[in-house]
Amino acid sequence: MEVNTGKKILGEVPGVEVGDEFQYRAELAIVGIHRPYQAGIDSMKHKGISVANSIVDAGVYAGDKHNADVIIYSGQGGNIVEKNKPPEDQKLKKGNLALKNSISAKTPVRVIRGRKETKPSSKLVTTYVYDGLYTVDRYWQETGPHGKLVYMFELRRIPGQPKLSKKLNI
Amino acid sequence: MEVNTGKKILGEVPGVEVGDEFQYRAELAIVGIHRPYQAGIDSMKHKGISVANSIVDAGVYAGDKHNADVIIYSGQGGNIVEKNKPPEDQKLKKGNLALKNSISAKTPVRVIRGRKETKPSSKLVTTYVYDGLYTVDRYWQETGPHGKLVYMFELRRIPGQPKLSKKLNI
DNA sequence: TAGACGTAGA
DNA sequence: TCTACGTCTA
Repeated sequence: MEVNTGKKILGEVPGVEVGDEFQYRAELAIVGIHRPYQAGIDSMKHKGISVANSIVDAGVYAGDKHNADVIIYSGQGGNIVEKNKPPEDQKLKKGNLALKNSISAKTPVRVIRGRKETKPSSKLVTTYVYDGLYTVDRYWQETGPHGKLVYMFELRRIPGQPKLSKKLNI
Repeated sequence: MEVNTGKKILGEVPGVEVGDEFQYRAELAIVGIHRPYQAGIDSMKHKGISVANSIVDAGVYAGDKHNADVIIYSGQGGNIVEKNKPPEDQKLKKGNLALKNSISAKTPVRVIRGRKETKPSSKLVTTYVYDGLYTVDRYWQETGPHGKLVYMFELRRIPGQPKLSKKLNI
């Protein structure tokens, strides 16, 4: 068990196919399809600008939508998850900036879907499934439930990839 | 990569020998020598009472001491690590209670030592080394740097086990 | 140094 | 629900 410490990759990762399943975020990091241990958005430099190379869509934020081919994904920041700090407007930096830059750069983004399952032991676990490459089509801001601004990104699955709908039952 | 979900074990774990090294807390959980992902003390029921079966001594708390055969180990709780909440007196529950109970039960406690190393990449990582079985000899309370009560436990290495001093350079 | 769609167990 | 000697990147 050794974390992949090599170069980040844009697009397909050798050895990983659509539909491959993983049990832990750490595995995504080891295989190299999504490096951050907790953050939902990974980014890298491409031709001098920061673009997103992968996201994890665990479906935990209100406002997110997931069809077969289109994903509406919330940006990061604003301490939506944090308990102690008051919520803030999200800023166009880090992962959010990278996703925005991916629109004009037209670079592909790997999407990993989190699927919540209840084990026989009645414990709730999340399984991660590689869903293939998407482009980021547009973004906008919304006011979240807490009254603060949230970035929203619309991603569309690049045609011609193997279907995943059977496995995800969406 | 699958987390060990079987019965917790008191004493030696089959297949794990003194001096075995691990890179992540998750590995300790998989192998089964220390199940909690973050907590330093693991406990289990033994003859009706809760005793400690393993601790991780990463040497992060003030007041901890580590000789070749004796370890002074701080209890858990009181939000010593937590940033936002004010510190509190530690309570004799969970891991602290289990370590206390281990004294009269005379049950062995697996000790895993954390060793901080600086990688070639100049990153600081912690490696975990299995140090063998200890007994808990006594415990007391101290006033910590923050003015709150902290439980302290004295553990002593059970004689007759392979030496580890060369590997740990202590 | 702090943030991040983490994990398991009590 | 919350705690816990986590682990990585920026």
